[in-house]
Amino acid sequence: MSVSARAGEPTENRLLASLPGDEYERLLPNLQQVSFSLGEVVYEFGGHLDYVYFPTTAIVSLLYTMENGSSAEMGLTGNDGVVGIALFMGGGTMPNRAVVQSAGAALRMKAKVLQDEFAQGRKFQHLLLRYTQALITQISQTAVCNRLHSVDQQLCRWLLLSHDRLKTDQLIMTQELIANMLGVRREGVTVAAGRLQDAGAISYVRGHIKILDRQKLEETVCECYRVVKDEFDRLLG
Amino acid sequence: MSVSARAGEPTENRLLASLPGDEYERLLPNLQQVSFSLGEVVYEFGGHLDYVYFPTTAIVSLLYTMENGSSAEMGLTGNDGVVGIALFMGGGTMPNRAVVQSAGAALRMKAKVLQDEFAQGRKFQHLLLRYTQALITQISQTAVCNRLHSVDQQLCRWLLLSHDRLKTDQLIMTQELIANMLGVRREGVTVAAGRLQDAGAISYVRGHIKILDRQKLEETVCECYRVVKDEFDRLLG
DNA sequence: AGCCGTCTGTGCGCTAGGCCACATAGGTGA
DNA sequence: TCACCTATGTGGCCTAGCGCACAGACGGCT
Repeated sequence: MSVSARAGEPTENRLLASLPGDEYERLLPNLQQVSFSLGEVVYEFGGHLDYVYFPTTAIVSLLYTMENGSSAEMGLTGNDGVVGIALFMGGGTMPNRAVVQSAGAALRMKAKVLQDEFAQGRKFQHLLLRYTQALITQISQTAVCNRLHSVDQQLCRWLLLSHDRLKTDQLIMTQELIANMLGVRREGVTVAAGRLQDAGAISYVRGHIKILDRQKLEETVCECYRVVKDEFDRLLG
Repeated sequence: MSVSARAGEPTENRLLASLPGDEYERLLPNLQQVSFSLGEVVYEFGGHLDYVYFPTTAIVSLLYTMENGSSAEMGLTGNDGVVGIALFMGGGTMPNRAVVQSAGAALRMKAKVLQDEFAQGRKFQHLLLRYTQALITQISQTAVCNRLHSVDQQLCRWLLLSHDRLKTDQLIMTQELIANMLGVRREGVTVAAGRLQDAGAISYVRGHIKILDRQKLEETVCECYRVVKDEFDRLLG
């Protein structure tokens, strides 16, 4: 993680962009731009956080790793949210891992500043809580989807959720990493991605996925994607 | 749902029991005892709630039902929590269904009262947020467990989570209903429960499950159970 | 060009768990 | 007591997805 002198454009994060003028002004001096590289660990299970992060171009996956090393994603956060909710929910330590899934920038804020502002009980608090509720919906839907839907559908869901949080049609991500996110085998991703390629929805070359036909993805995906998207739009739109 | 004149003993709910004296006193007149019967729907997906519920002896499952009718549980709440978190998280409508999984009593509080008290930003708010974080851990772990673990292990997890929230060793619950909760087939529950019976861990007769040997269940269950339990104890203990 | 490490494709055998079809066994009420 | 309903047990067949093994295939480096 590297730190820049000052924030580029905080309004690139939807949460920050929703703040009313005075709160925004008050928080602005406390934001610092950082950039994350692919695969970087934002925090570990049980870890302590000194900052919360408001991604602008980065995407961060929340996942849980089992004792035997297998892992699965529970949710992901991009420029629509914040990483480190335990800091204002009162938990202190984090109940999961957070890994950078797409390299990019984020704005960080000292835990203390966040907590003080949260305690004011104004718009900022409400935004953070609404985001948390949206995240709960995302995690819930992941649970349901894991139980009931095929790897093909889940890959679509994952691609669409990621695509929504990116400015480009290009994802940098090996099948191995996707497999870890989805909690399936690498080969399982290969065949699912192969089917999507045959359908002309994506192209996949050595860690570079290109979304060719978003429409096709939306036709293949299960209802879980829409439930999550609608809830995010409703709560934060 | 039937309503009684006044609350029996609010401290039967761990959240309420953790309140400091003055806040407890202030809330007490606003609590009303209700009793739920098995299978009753507390709220529907997208529904609106006039009350939040603090279960004392009831257990409520949060689940999501797909368009095709299949369903899966994302978490469950007993006397350690509260049903209706969207009311203080700011969502308004509920992103899931809540169904009574074990008949019993709860204390209800008017949404307005809850929200006003929450806005005070005192201990009550902190408790509710910490509970919400614990719930997030539970839902996350359900997601991971759904992906990575066997029906046997999940049945154990479910039995232990339920048992923790009951005063007796007796659960009233058909295999059909458990299957809906776990998002698996009824026959899958039959064979898993059969194995647990053979091992002497439970007995199962027409909707009456008896926990005979909790130790055995804990040996069979996956690590997910302990992760969730530890987090609840840490945050609310 | 040639080497090598990483990423992707593919095939094969195996198992868990899905769907379907019954068989049986406690209850419950006439 | 018998009819009937609901809950549970069981078996057969099928598919998705796992584990494993290995074969390309691309790209960077010398």
